[in-house]
Amino acid sequence: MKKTNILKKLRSSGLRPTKQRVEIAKFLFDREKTFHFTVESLNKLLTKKTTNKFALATIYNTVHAFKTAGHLSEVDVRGKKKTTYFDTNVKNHHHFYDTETSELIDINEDEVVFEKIPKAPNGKKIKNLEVFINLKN
Amino acid sequence: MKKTNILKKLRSSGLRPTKQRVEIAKFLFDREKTFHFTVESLNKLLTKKTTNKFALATIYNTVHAFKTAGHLSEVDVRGKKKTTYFDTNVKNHHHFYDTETSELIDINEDEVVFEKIPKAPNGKKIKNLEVFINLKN
DNA sequence: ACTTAGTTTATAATCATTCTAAAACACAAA
DNA sequence: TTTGTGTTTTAGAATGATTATAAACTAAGT
Repeated sequence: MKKTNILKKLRSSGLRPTKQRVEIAKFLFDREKTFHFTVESLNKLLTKKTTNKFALATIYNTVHAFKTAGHLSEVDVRGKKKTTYFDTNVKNHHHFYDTETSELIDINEDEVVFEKIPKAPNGKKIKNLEVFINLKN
Repeated sequence: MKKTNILKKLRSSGLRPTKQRVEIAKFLFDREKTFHFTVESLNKLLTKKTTNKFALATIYNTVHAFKTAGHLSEVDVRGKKKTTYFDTNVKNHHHFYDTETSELIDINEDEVVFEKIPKAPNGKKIKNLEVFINLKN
């Protein structure tokens, strides 16, 4: 993803393209494959790969801003690490969760087909459906 | 569940039936339906319903002891409340998660049938599979 | 350049959870 | 039934993840 597209992406979602946001966005979105991370892991990776330094609060702020803008999704899994995972894949999809390595792997929506699912309880609607396939060695 | 059965349940899993454990076990397991809770909610409910007081650490200790003994399962969902849910249903099963109320509802395993699921990545095995159906109003 | 509102930053505060060490207890042996 | 020993409970401290705060900084329009 080119820099102009990064800027467009930020601006179009009402986010000022600050140095930090651009740097983080490049790191997150300039990829072929989808990317899973925690704030902690992102912080470490950014410290390694870039010359700038980022306050931890900025990583939190930015990740939340990107999530609110729809550029990131939060993965509702609670593994060993008691921390929140984020995903650059914002389409509906599912996950393998490797219980040994705490790693997430995407599963495309069409890889899972249901023959039967229950109806939502009275008064409620199904918002979305997530499948977690936990892996072991 | 009668008191003698509670005692049996505790002893058979190597847990001394202390006053606290018996009280908590009665509260958790003497039910028709399965019960979902967080340590915080359990603590509140116990404070209301019983005359004894329990240290918060005791609730944590006891819940973990029960989980290790296989009497409780941890629900791997991360909802609004950034806290761990536990479930008195220790069978394989799935959940509705009400995003408005942060409430969990059990789905029996046979309510969900797959027509297609992906294979585990190379070298890995499927440990188990959990479906979360998120609900809205 | 100047202004203003939005951002970043370091730090403090908060929340959930685990750790610690001392007091209390369960249980079995005498 | 007392005593000894290993368990358990407890209050509080410690930790880890995240959010709040308030001052310094910066983007973008005038």
